[in-house]
Amino acid sequence: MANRSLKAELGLDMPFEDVLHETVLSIIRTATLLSQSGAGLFRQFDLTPAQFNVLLALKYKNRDLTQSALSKRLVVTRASITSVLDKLEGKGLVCRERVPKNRRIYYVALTAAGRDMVEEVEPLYRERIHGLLAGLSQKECRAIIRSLERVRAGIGDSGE
Amino acid sequence: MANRSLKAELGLDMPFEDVLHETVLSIIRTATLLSQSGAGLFRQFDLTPAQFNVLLALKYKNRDLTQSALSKRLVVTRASITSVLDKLEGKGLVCRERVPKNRRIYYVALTAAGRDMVEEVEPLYRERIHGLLAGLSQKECRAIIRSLERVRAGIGDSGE
DNA sequence: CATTTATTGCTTGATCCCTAACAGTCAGTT
DNA sequence: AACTGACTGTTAGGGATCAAGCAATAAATG
Repeated sequence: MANRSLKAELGLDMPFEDVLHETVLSIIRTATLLSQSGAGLFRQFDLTPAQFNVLLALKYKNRDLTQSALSKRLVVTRASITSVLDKLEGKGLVCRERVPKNRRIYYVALTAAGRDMVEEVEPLYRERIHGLLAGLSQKECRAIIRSLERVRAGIGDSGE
Repeated sequence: MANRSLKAELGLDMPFEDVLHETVLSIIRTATLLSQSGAGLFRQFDLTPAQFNVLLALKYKNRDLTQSALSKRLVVTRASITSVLDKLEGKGLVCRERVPKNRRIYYVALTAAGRDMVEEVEPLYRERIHGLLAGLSQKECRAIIRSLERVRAGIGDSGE
Protein backbone atom coordinates (compact mmCIF):
# COMPACT_ATOMS: atom_id res chain seq x y z
CA MET A 1 0.00 0.00 0.00
CA ALA A 2 2.91 2.32 0.61
CA ASN A 3 5.02 3.91 -2.05
CA ARG A 4 2.23 4.29 -4.51
CA SER A 5 2.27 7.24 -6.83
CA LEU A 6 -0.70 9.54 -7.03
CA LYS A 7 -1.17 8.46 -10.61
CA ALA A 8 -1.53 4.87 -9.53
CA GLU A 9 -3.73 5.76 -6.59
CA LEU A 10 -6.16 7.57 -8.78
CA GLY A 11 -5.93 5.17 -11.68
CA LEU A 12 -5.16 8.15 -13.77
CA ASP A 13 -4.94 7.82 -17.49
CA MET A 14 -3.81 11.37 -17.82
CA PRO A 15 -0.09 11.78 -17.98
CA PHE A 16 1.27 14.13 -15.35
CA GLU A 17 3.32 16.31 -17.58
CA ASP A 18 1.97 19.12 -15.42
CA VAL A 19 3.93 18.92 -12.18
CA LEU A 20 2.20 21.95 -10.70
CA HIS A 21 -1.19 20.41 -11.25
CA GLU A 22 0.01 17.19 -9.70
CA THR A 23 1.23 19.14 -6.69
CA VAL A 24 -2.16 20.74 -6.21
CA LEU A 25 -3.97 17.42 -6.49
CA SER A 26 -1.51 15.87 -4.10
CA ILE A 27 -2.09 18.54 -1.47
CA ILE A 28 -5.85 18.43 -1.75
CA ARG A 29 -6.01 14.67 -1.72
CA THR A 30 -3.77 14.36 1.30
CA ALA A 31 -5.83 16.92 3.17
CA THR A 32 -9.01 15.03 2.35
CA LEU A 33 -7.60 11.78 3.66
CA LEU A 34 -6.29 13.42 6.81
CA SER A 35 -9.67 15.03 7.48
CA GLN A 36 -11.52 11.79 6.93
CA SER A 37 -9.22 9.97 9.27
CA GLY A 38 -9.85 12.58 11.92
CA ALA A 39 -13.59 12.46 11.31
CA GLY A 40 -13.64 8.78 12.20
CA LEU A 41 -12.15 9.55 15.57
CA PHE A 42 -14.39 12.51 16.35
CA ARG A 43 -17.54 10.65 15.42
CA GLN A 44 -17.02 8.36 18.39
CA PHE A 45 -17.62 11.42 20.54
CA ASP A 46 -20.49 12.76 18.48
CA LEU A 47 -18.27 15.53 17.18
CA THR A 48 -17.48 16.69 13.67
CA PRO A 49 -14.04 17.97 12.65
CA ALA A 50 -15.37 21.52 12.54
CA GLN A 51 -16.77 21.19 16.03
CA PHE A 52 -13.54 19.78 17.40
CA ASN A 53 -11.57 22.59 15.79
CA VAL A 54 -13.73 25.11 17.58
CA LEU A 55 -13.29 23.37 20.90
CA LEU A 56 -9.54 23.21 20.43
CA ALA A 57 -9.32 26.86 19.48
CA LEU A 58 -11.30 27.77 22.56
CA LYS A 59 -9.07 25.69 24.79
CA TYR A 60 -5.95 27.44 23.60
CA LYS A 61 -7.26 30.97 23.38
CA ASN A 62 -5.71 33.46 25.74
CA ARG A 63 -7.82 36.44 24.78
CA ASP A 64 -11.57 36.78 24.60
CA LEU A 65 -12.79 35.45 21.29
CA THR A 66 -15.74 36.81 19.37
CA GLN A 67 -17.39 34.74 16.68
CA SER A 68 -15.80 36.93 14.09
CA ALA A 69 -12.34 36.36 15.56
CA LEU A 70 -13.03 32.66 15.72
CA SER A 71 -14.00 32.60 12.07
CA LYS A 72 -10.75 34.30 11.12
CA ARG A 73 -8.75 31.86 13.15
CA LEU A 74 -10.42 28.83 11.65
CA VAL A 75 -10.48 30.35 8.19
CA VAL A 76 -14.18 30.02 7.57
CA THR A 77 -16.93 32.58 7.17
CA ARG A 78 -18.92 34.01 10.05
CA ALA A 79 -21.98 32.18 8.74
CA SER A 80 -20.21 28.84 9.17
CA ILE A 81 -19.21 29.66 12.72
CA THR A 82 -22.78 30.54 13.59
CA SER A 83 -24.10 27.14 12.64
CA VAL A 84 -21.28 25.19 14.26
CA LEU A 85 -21.69 27.16 17.48
CA ASP A 86 -25.42 26.52 17.41
CA LYS A 87 -24.69 22.80 17.39
CA LEU A 88 -22.09 23.01 20.13
CA GLU A 89 -24.27 25.23 22.26
CA GLY A 90 -27.10 22.75 21.79
CA LYS A 91 -24.86 20.07 23.25
CA GLY A 92 -23.86 22.32 26.11
CA LEU A 93 -20.19 22.34 25.18
CA VAL A 94 -19.77 26.06 24.57
CA CYS A 95 -21.56 29.21 25.60
CA ARG A 96 -22.00 32.67 24.12
CA GLU A 97 -21.47 35.45 26.62
CA ARG A 98 -23.00 38.84 25.99
CA VAL A 99 -20.57 41.77 26.21
CA PRO A 100 -22.10 44.87 27.80
CA LYS A 101 -19.64 47.27 26.21
CA ASN A 102 -20.43 46.16 22.69
CA ARG A 103 -23.82 44.74 22.05
CA ARG A 104 -22.95 43.40 18.63
CA ILE A 105 -20.62 40.71 19.83
CA TYR A 106 -20.45 37.56 21.91
CA TYR A 107 -17.47 36.11 23.68
CA VAL A 108 -17.38 32.41 23.02
CA ALA A 109 -16.05 30.06 25.66
CA LEU A 110 -16.00 26.42 26.70
CA THR A 111 -18.41 25.19 29.32
CA ALA A 112 -17.23 22.72 31.93
CA ALA A 113 -18.60 19.92 29.77
CA GLY A 114 -16.77 21.38 26.78
CA ARG A 115 -13.51 21.44 28.69
CA ASP A 116 -13.99 17.83 29.72
CA MET A 117 -14.69 16.86 26.13
CA VAL A 118 -11.52 18.51 24.85
CA GLU A 119 -9.46 16.92 27.58
CA GLU A 120 -10.78 13.55 26.58
CA VAL A 121 -10.48 13.84 22.80
CA GLU A 122 -7.36 15.89 22.30
CA PRO A 123 -4.88 13.26 23.49
CA LEU A 124 -6.44 10.67 21.19
CA TYR A 125 -6.36 13.17 18.35
CA ARG A 126 -2.68 13.89 18.84
CA GLU A 127 -1.95 10.22 19.16
CA ARG A 128 -3.63 9.57 15.84
CA ILE A 129 -1.80 12.41 14.15
CA HIS A 130 1.46 11.00 15.34
CA GLY A 131 0.53 7.61 14.04
CA LEU A 132 -0.40 8.96 10.65
CA LEU A 133 2.78 10.94 10.23
CA ALA A 134 5.00 8.32 11.79
CA GLY A 135 6.88 7.93 8.54
CA LEU A 136 8.07 11.51 8.49
CA SER A 137 11.00 12.96 10.32
CA GLN A 138 10.77 16.29 12.08
CA LYS A 139 13.06 17.69 9.47
CA GLU A 140 10.83 16.51 6.67
CA CYS A 141 7.81 17.98 8.42
CA ARG A 142 9.49 21.33 8.65
CA ALA A 143 10.32 21.19 4.97
CA ILE A 144 6.67 20.51 4.12
CA ILE A 145 5.54 23.32 6.35
CA ARG A 146 7.95 25.72 4.73
CA SER A 147 7.00 24.77 1.20
CA LEU A 148 3.29 25.02 1.87
CA GLU A 149 3.84 28.37 3.47
CA ARG A 150 5.17 29.56 0.17
CA VAL A 151 2.20 28.11 -1.65
CA ARG A 152 -0.16 30.00 0.60
CA ALA A 153 1.88 33.14 0.19
CA GLY A 154 1.37 32.83 -3.57
CA ILE A 155 -2.37 32.46 -3.12
CA GLY A 156 -2.56 35.52 -0.95
CA ASP A 157 -0.66 37.58 -3.47
CA SER A 158 -2.48 36.71 -6.65
CA GLY A 159 -5.60 34.77 -5.92
CA GLU A 160 -7.30 36.67 -3.17
CA MET B 1 1.77 39.10 2.99
CA ALA B 2 4.36 36.49 2.11
CA ASN B 3 6.67 34.80 4.58
CA ARG B 4 4.10 34.55 7.28
CA SER B 5 4.17 31.59 9.58
CA LEU B 6 1.06 29.56 10.11
CA LYS B 7 1.06 30.65 13.69
CA ALA B 8 0.92 34.27 12.64
CA GLU B 9 -1.65 33.58 9.95
CA LEU B 10 -3.98 31.98 12.42
CA GLY B 11 -3.22 34.36 15.25
CA LEU B 12 -2.53 31.29 17.28
CA ASP B 13 -1.92 31.56 20.97
CA MET B 14 -1.02 27.93 21.21
CA PRO B 15 2.65 27.20 20.90
CA PHE B 16 3.47 24.72 18.17
CA GLU B 17 5.55 22.37 20.17
CA ASP B 18 3.79 19.70 18.16
CA VAL B 19 5.40 19.79 14.72
CA LEU B 20 3.30 16.91 13.45
CA HIS B 21 0.12 18.71 14.35
CA GLU B 22 1.38 21.84 12.67
CA THR B 23 2.11 19.82 9.55
CA VAL B 24 -1.42 18.48 9.41
CA LEU B 25 -2.92 21.92 9.88
CA SER B 26 -0.63 23.29 7.24
CA ILE B 27 -1.68 20.69 4.69
CA ILE B 28 -5.38 21.08 5.36
CA ARG B 29 -5.26 24.84 5.33
CA THR B 30 -3.33 24.98 2.09
CA ALA B 31 -5.76 22.60 0.44
CA THR B 32 -8.68 24.71 1.57
CA LEU B 33 -7.18 27.85 0.12
CA LEU B 34 -6.34 26.15 -3.15
CA SER B 35 -9.88 24.82 -3.46
CA GLN B 36 -11.40 28.19 -2.72
CA SER B 37 -9.24 29.83 -5.29
CA GLY B 38 -10.38 27.32 -7.88
CA ALA B 39 -14.01 27.78 -6.90
CA GLY B 40 -13.87 31.43 -7.86
CA LEU B 41 -12.80 30.53 -11.36
CA PHE B 42 -15.35 27.79 -11.87
CA ARG B 43 -18.22 29.90 -10.68
CA GLN B 44 -17.80 32.12 -13.72
CA PHE B 45 -18.85 29.13 -15.78
CA ASP B 46 -21.63 28.04 -13.46
CA LEU B 47 -19.54 25.11 -12.34
CA THR B 48 -18.55 23.93 -8.88
CA PRO B 49 -15.16 22.36 -8.14
CA ALA B 50 -16.77 18.95 -7.83
CA GLN B 51 -18.43 19.36 -11.20
CA PHE B 52 -15.23 20.47 -12.88
CA ASN B 53 -13.35 17.54 -11.41
CA VAL B 54 -15.86 15.18 -12.95
CA LEU B 55 -15.59 16.84 -16.33
CA LEU B 56 -11.81 16.70 -16.21
CA ALA B 57 -11.80 13.04 -15.23
CA LEU B 58 -14.12 12.28 -18.11
CA LYS B 59 -11.96 14.15 -20.57
CA TYR B 60 -8.87 12.16 -19.67
CA LYS B 61 -10.46 8.74 -19.27
CA ASN B 62 -9.39 6.12 -21.75
CA ARG B 63 -11.61 3.33 -20.56
CA ASP B 64 -15.34 3.31 -19.99
CA LEU B 65 -16.10 4.77 -16.59
CA THR B 66 -18.93 3.67 -14.34
CA GLN B 67 -20.16 5.90 -11.57
CA SER B 68 -18.48 3.65 -9.08
CA ALA B 69 -15.15 3.91 -10.90
CA LEU B 70 -15.58 7.64 -11.04
CA SER B 71 -16.18 7.80 -7.32
CA LYS B 72 -12.99 5.86 -6.64
CA ARG B 73 -11.02 8.11 -8.91
CA LEU B 74 -12.31 11.28 -7.31
CA VAL B 75 -12.13 9.81 -3.82
CA VAL B 76 -15.72 10.44 -2.87
CA THR B 77 -18.60 8.09 -2.18
CA ARG B 78 -20.94 6.82 -4.87
CA ALA B 79 -23.73 8.82 -3.30
CA SER B 80 -21.79 12.02 -3.91
CA ILE B 81 -21.20 11.12 -7.53
CA THR B 82 -24.89 10.52 -8.07
CA SER B 83 -25.83 14.02 -7.04
CA VAL B 84 -23.05 15.73 -8.96
CA LEU B 85 -23.92 13.78 -12.09
CA ASP B 86 -27.56 14.72 -11.69
CA LYS B 87 -26.55 18.36 -11.81
CA LEU B 88 -24.23 17.92 -14.77
CA GLU B 89 -26.77 15.87 -16.65
CA GLY B 90 -29.34 18.57 -16.01
CA LYS B 91 -27.04 21.05 -17.68
CA GLY B 92 -26.50 18.69 -20.58
CA LEU B 93 -22.76 18.37 -19.98
CA VAL B 94 -22.58 14.64 -19.35
CA CYS B 95 -24.72 11.62 -20.14
CA ARG B 96 -25.30 8.23 -18.56
CA GLU B 97 -25.25 5.37 -21.05
CA ARG B 98 -26.95 2.12 -20.22
CA VAL B 99 -24.81 -0.98 -20.60
CA PRO B 100 -26.74 -3.96 -21.97
CA LYS B 101 -24.36 -6.55 -20.59
CA ASN B 102 -24.70 -5.34 -17.04
CA ARG B 103 -27.88 -3.61 -16.08
CA ARG B 104 -26.52 -2.35 -12.79
CA ILE B 105 -24.12 0.14 -14.26
CA TYR B 106 -23.92 3.26 -16.41
CA TYR B 107 -21.04 4.44 -18.47
CA VAL B 108 -20.59 8.14 -17.92
CA ALA B 109 -19.33 10.35 -20.73
CA LEU B 110 -19.08 13.96 -21.80
CA THR B 111 -21.61 15.36 -24.23
CA ALA B 112 -20.49 17.70 -26.97
CA ALA B 113 -21.41 20.62 -24.73
CA GLY B 114 -19.44 19.06 -21.92
CA ARG B 115 -16.38 18.72 -24.09
CA ASP B 116 -16.68 22.34 -25.15
CA MET B 117 -16.95 23.39 -21.52
CA VAL B 118 -13.82 21.51 -20.50
CA GLU B 119 -11.89 22.88 -23.44
CA GLU B 120 -12.83 26.36 -22.38
CA VAL B 121 -12.20 26.09 -18.65
CA GLU B 122 -9.21 23.77 -18.40
CA PRO B 123 -6.65 26.19 -19.86
CA LEU B 124 -7.78 28.90 -17.47
CA TYR B 125 -7.62 26.44 -14.62
CA ARG B 126 -4.07 25.42 -15.46
CA GLU B 127 -3.11 29.02 -15.88
CA ARG B 128 -4.38 29.80 -12.43
CA ILE B 129 -2.61 26.83 -10.89
CA HIS B 130 0.62 27.97 -12.43
CA GLY B 131 0.10 31.46 -11.07
CA LEU B 132 -0.57 30.16 -7.58
CA LEU B 133 2.48 27.94 -7.49
CA ALA B 134 4.72 30.38 -9.29
CA GLY B 135 6.95 30.64 -6.24
CA LEU B 136 7.87 26.96 -6.29
CA SER B 137 10.48 25.30 -8.41
CA GLN B 138 9.82 22.00 -10.11
CA LYS B 139 12.26 20.44 -7.74
CA GLU B 140 10.43 21.77 -4.74
CA CYS B 141 7.13 20.53 -6.15
CA ARG B 142 8.53 17.06 -6.54
CA ALA B 143 9.75 17.14 -2.97
CA ILE B 144 6.27 18.09 -1.76
CA ILE B 145 4.69 15.37 -3.84
CA ARG B 146 7.07 12.78 -2.49
CA SER B 147 6.58 13.81 1.12
CA LEU B 148 2.81 13.83 0.85
CA GLU B 149 2.93 10.44 -0.79
CA ARG B 150 4.51 9.15 2.36
CA VAL B 151 1.87 10.83 4.48
CA ARG B 152 -0.84 9.11 2.48
CA ALA B 153 0.98 5.82 2.70
CA GLY B 154 0.89 6.16 6.47
CA ILE B 155 -2.83 6.81 6.40
CA GLY B 156 -3.44 3.76 4.30
CA ASP B 157 -1.43 1.59 6.64
CA SER B 158 -2.84 2.60 9.99
CA GLY B 159 -5.86 4.81 9.58
CA GLU B 160 -7.98 3.09 7.02
C1' DC C 1 -25.61 66.25 16.75
C1' DA C 2 -26.58 63.91 12.29
C1' DT C 3 -25.07 61.19 8.59
C1' DT C 4 -22.34 57.85 6.73
C1' DT C 5 -19.50 53.85 6.93
C1' DA C 6 -18.05 49.52 9.03
C1' DT C 7 -18.66 45.64 11.80
C1' DT C 8 -21.20 41.76 13.87
C1' DG C 9 -24.04 37.94 13.99
C1' DC C 10 -27.84 35.79 11.69
C1' DT C 11 -30.74 33.92 7.92
C1' DT C 12 -31.54 31.92 3.42
C1' DG C 13 -30.55 29.01 -0.36
C1' DA C 14 -27.29 26.27 -2.78
C1' DT C 15 -23.71 22.68 -3.06
C1' DC C 16 -20.93 19.36 -1.29
C1' DC C 17 -19.89 15.49 1.53
C1' DC C 18 -20.87 11.70 4.44
C1' DT C 19 -23.38 7.52 6.59
C1' DA C 20 -26.97 4.31 6.37
C1' DA C 21 -30.17 1.79 4.22
C1' DC C 22 -32.53 0.05 0.00
C1' DA C 23 -33.82 -2.51 -4.36
C1' DG C 24 -31.99 -4.34 -8.48
C1' DT C 25 -28.63 -7.13 -10.51
C1' DC C 26 -24.82 -10.33 -11.05
C1' DA C 27 -21.96 -14.31 -9.76
C1' DG C 28 -20.68 -18.17 -7.30
C1' DT C 29 -22.36 -22.13 -4.36
C1' DT C 30 -25.04 -25.65 -3.01
C1' DA D 1 -32.83 -23.94 -9.82
C1' DA D 2 -32.41 -21.58 -5.32
C1' DC D 3 -29.48 -19.17 -2.05
C1' DT D 4 -26.10 -16.41 -0.58
C1' DG D 5 -22.98 -12.74 -1.12
C1' DA D 6 -21.19 -8.85 -3.48
C1' DC D 7 -21.73 -4.85 -6.23
C1' DT D 8 -24.29 -0.65 -8.31
C1' DG D 9 -26.79 3.30 -8.20
C1' DT D 10 -30.29 5.77 -5.53
C1' DT D 11 -32.53 7.91 -1.68
C1' DA D 12 -32.99 10.04 2.94
C1' DG D 13 -31.08 12.61 6.61
C1' DG D 14 -27.56 15.46 8.69
C1' DG D 15 -23.61 18.58 8.80
C1' DA D 16 -20.30 22.03 6.75
C1' DT D 17 -19.28 25.43 3.62
C1' DC D 18 -20.11 29.43 0.86
C1' DA D 19 -22.33 33.82 -1.10
C1' DA D 20 -25.61 37.29 -0.50
C1' DG D 21 -28.18 40.07 2.04
C1' DC D 22 -30.38 41.75 6.56
C1' DA D 23 -30.91 44.35 11.06
C1' DA D 24 -28.64 46.05 14.95
C1' DT D 25 -24.89 48.36 16.67
C1' DA D 26 -20.62 50.95 16.75
C1' DA D 27 -17.34 54.12 14.92
C1' DA D 28 -16.02 57.79 12.03
C1' DT D 29 -17.09 61.84 9.66
C1' DG D 30 -19.19 66.02 8.72
